[in-house]
Amino acid sequence: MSVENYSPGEIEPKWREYWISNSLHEATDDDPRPKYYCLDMFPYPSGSGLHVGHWRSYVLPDCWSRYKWLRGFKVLHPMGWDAFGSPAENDAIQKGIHPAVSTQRNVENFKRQLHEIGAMYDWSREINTTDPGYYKWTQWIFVKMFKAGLAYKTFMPVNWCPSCKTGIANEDVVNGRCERCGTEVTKKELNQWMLRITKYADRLLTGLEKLDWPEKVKTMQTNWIGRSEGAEVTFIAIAANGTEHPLNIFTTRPDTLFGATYMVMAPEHPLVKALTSAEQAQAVDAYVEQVKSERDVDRAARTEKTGVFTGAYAINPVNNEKIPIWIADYVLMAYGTGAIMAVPAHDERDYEFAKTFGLEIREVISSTPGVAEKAFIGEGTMINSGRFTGTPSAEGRKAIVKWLEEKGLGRATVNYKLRDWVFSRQRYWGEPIPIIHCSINCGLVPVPEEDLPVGLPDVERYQPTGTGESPLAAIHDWVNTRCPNCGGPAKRETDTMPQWAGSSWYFLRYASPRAEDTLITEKGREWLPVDMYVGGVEHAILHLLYARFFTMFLHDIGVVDFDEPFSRLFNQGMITYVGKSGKAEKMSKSKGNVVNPDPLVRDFGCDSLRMYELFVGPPELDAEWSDHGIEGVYRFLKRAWHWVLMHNGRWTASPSEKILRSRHVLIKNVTERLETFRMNTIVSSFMEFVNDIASTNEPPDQETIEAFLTALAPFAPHFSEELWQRTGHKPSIFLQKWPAWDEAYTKSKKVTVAVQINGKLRGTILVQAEAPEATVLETATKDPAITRYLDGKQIRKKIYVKNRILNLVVA
RNA sequence: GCGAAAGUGGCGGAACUGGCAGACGCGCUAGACUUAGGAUCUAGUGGCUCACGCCGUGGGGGUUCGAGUCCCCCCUUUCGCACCA
Repeated sequence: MSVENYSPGEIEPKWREYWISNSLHEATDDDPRPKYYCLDMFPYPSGSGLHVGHWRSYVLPDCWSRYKWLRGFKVLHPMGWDAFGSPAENDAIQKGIHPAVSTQRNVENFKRQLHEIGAMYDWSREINTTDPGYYKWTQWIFVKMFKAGLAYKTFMPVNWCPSCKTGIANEDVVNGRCERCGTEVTKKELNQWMLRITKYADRLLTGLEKLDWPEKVKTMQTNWIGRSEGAEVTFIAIAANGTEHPLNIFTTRPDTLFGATYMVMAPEHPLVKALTSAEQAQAVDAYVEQVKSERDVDRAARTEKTGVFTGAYAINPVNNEKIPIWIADYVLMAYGTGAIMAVPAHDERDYEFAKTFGLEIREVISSTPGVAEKAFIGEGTMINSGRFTGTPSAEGRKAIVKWLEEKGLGRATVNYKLRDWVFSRQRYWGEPIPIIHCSINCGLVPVPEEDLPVGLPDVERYQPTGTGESPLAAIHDWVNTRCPNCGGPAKRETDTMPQWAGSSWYFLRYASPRAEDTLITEKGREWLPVDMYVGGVEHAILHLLYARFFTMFLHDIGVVDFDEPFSRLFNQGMITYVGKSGKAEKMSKSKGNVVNPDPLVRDFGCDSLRMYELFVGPPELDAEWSDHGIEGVYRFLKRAWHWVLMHNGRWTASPSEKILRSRHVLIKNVTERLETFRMNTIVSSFMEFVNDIASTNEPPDQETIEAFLTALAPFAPHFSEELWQRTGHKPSIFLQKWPAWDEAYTKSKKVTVAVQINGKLRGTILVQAEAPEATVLETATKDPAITRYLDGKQIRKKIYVKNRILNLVVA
């Protein structure tokens, strides 16, 4: 008999329409079921469309959300737009289109494409960072931070992108280049807004422990925060002219203090001028200039050590020894105190420097290899260390710090690599920083909370000025205002926030996206925190660190009652494809290796593409796109379609043992593999099921059909919904319960046991499941394929693993 | 240089605590049905011998009755970090 063909092009739009018009995907606060919040990383609505690589990152969380839904949770799975940012602004500069217009257009296009994926987003909660109703709260958070002393403005050299014409954060610099545009970053002295993220360094570090995140991401954050324990020690620097200056250094190895044979200051260190001798002045100046003019990339690329002697000396507090002070660019002004004591015997960098300039290397920790060849950086017993000689180094560290503290010459401290966050951008398309500069004497005054948002005004020219002022500075009507404090003349802050601002707290807003008087409502709070956060590993540091910082702050001011926003994080691998370069790379327009999903959806349907996106490989790994792979999934769906409809309405009441076993094995596999995120193997499970069952002509029972369709629904939602209806059920299949399995049915009565002789496979035998060793042995020794290896031999050892293997050791 | 992940047929990839390596899919081969098929179905498909058998999970050692899986050494690829004292 013939049944109607599977035509995804007809059924898919129909069901999407149905789900939306029935508000099936909308999360409601009053739903009594337990909540589950699954979040995709915030997309920037770019002008170019979605490719199959993007698809992958949306398919997985959608399947997961639908699964959780069938598991009885009320699921919040929202979507919105991180729509501030430079691409729209660059477009505005080049084409004169208002960023708001192009953003709106891109959002619509993006939304249409996401729609094609069939994802169950709750569009009633859509948010957009450029919406004044949204950025009102971004500004509100800033004001709260300002009031808490976490936002401050200061002159400092910052990373400056000459192409974007704006200062950027340390986190935005990748290998000396601007993370956004790839231009080499330079330094520029600017008056910048900063956020005191360093105040949260310890919490950002310890908070990682309780998170269910990939270790890789935790490690990256840990390294970025870069906590190290040590001591600050005061040396007395004696300038060439005889004046004395306290010179603080940071060290993690105070136990090596007796091995300090010279000191090094960063070339930018403020004491350099005062300490330098007349004879060395010229060399020092030249070196300082050279370092200043050198690009960071070159400085980092250079491996050999450079430096100059200042002509000054310092007194080592532990032994009153006089040691020379050098300047060298291997000491960074931005870390610690910008000066170090150099212990060449026990520090690789100092060792190299000492070798280069012929400075003394004094061993103070005993070791087997010694320090003749290279620095010894391990632990050992202190030697040549006065009264500390003989102390184990770990103990000596504490003892010396204690001694320094008693003498007032030092103290135990902790240092971090993490720096405060440069939060100013001299760009147009961002949230205005809600601060007013009073021209009389109130200084920096936050915009009163009730006056928020500070709207982003229209400008005539979007072009960054390049002078360190944003285009907003040119709008005099807007800039000139009154001081909220004294009513006197005042000017608005014209810097805007970085794109990270809006995305640092957006996940909170989804919980009550339309609330006007509060960032988050009481009811909304119940949805939080995010249970599952899915996105690429490229946000391992920046976004995730900022979002955690914002959340901790909002926790501290009572806005939320948790301090970690994302309980579980899953990093998707990306899709690679062979483009012009001849090797598989991340898809991008410029590489010319983008695969457009539209023709695939047209020819095979969204469900096939969804399943193929999962089938390409383990979700956490990168996967290479294959052009023909989707056909296998498509064939599977067609076979399944025909199998269901062929038996439709003629279900048997007494399914065969084979059908029952196949069903229970399927449900077990799919469930277990979902829970462990092995999505690629789930698709295989379904294929095996259909291969096993559809090849027989045995009619299935109704329960098997229902279980099959329900389990398939998260992956091929349109397909399942359509067949659900065709098999006489009322939509929606997503109102069903996830099917259960019975372990007893998953086991077959007979099992194949492999028989090995001396560890080599010699045959297989079919025995009753759970058969005892004696029975298996008896069966095996009757099998001619096996006995021929036993003839004339003695069985010396028998190893039997139930239902699996029998290994006979013979001689 | 440091750290992490990975290396399995022609290809993408399976293999839970050590227990029949290659599930599933692509591709390929043969056949069936077809006016035709790049549709569908059936069978086959790691290598060498193609009979018995032998060899096979990046390479080399080891533990074990038994190793893709555990231990040691090395190679390759990818991704992070890169003078952080």
